[in-house]
Amino acid sequence: MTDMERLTQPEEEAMRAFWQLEGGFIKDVLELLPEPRPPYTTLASTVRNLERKGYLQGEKLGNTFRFTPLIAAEEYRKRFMSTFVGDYFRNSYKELVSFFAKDQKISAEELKEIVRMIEKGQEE
Amino acid sequence: MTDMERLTQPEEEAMRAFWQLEGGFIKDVLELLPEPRPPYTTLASTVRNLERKGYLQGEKLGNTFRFTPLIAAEEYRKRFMSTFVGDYFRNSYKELVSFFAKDQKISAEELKEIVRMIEKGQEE
DNA sequence: CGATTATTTCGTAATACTACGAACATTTCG
DNA sequence: CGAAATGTTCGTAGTATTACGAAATAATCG
Repeated sequence: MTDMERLTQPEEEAMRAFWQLEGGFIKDVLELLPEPRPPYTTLASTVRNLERKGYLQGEKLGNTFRFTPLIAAEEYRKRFMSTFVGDYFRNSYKELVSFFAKDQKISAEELKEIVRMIEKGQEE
Repeated sequence: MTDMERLTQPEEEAMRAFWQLEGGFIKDVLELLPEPRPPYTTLASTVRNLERKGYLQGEKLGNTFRFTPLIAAEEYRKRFMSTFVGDYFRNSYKELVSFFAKDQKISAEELKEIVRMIEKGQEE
């Protein structure tokens, strides 16, 4: 659990579907994936790799397997961001936010709202 | 240039070194990489792939090749973030910032500083 | 100039990932 | 039941990546 292997593109896409569904059968995930969908068997291979990497766990339910994420989406996002901020913003989240504030991806008004949210939260 | 191929872990690490050096020889990059360093020839293979993917361009200088990034670090960061925010925060940078504000990765005070910076910039 | 040393390139194993067909299993329904 | 339809698994071909040695190339120096 300390460090998980990196995911490839199709693996990550599959995981996002499993997270959205909170676990499920391959068939369900396949339906959720955007066109062009991979063949069922290709997705099955990806799932096989995700099991090996410790991201999914299969469990026999009736006559088929249901897969559950072993790592929460939130946890994954945190790790991902943490690595990225470490590698590209000298570990400073402030630098990261400044970076896309300058790029106008977020406005002063939106930041103020977040500040208000934080300060309200602290009173509790 | 519209969409570049994804980088693998060793490829990305090599690119970071090239960006830091603003281009250079394989030897230079090798020195910059943290232990445990890959063998020279392994790094050379990675560079070969980076050329193929359009991230680096080699140029014969004297008797050896010097490699230059074809995409700026800044551009790479922007794209990377943009994809990530799209996939995990419904395209909302505000949601992203809220997310790690809640995780205490950034403080209200730091956000206020950024707001001040934005507002000062707008006066010009 | 050679001989020695350092550096780079080329080809290719070893491994991992993507993709898929064929075989297998399960359910449905006449 | 048995035929047809549906869904799953297993093995493996094709491709990409990682890793590296051997050969080639270039630099140093007696």
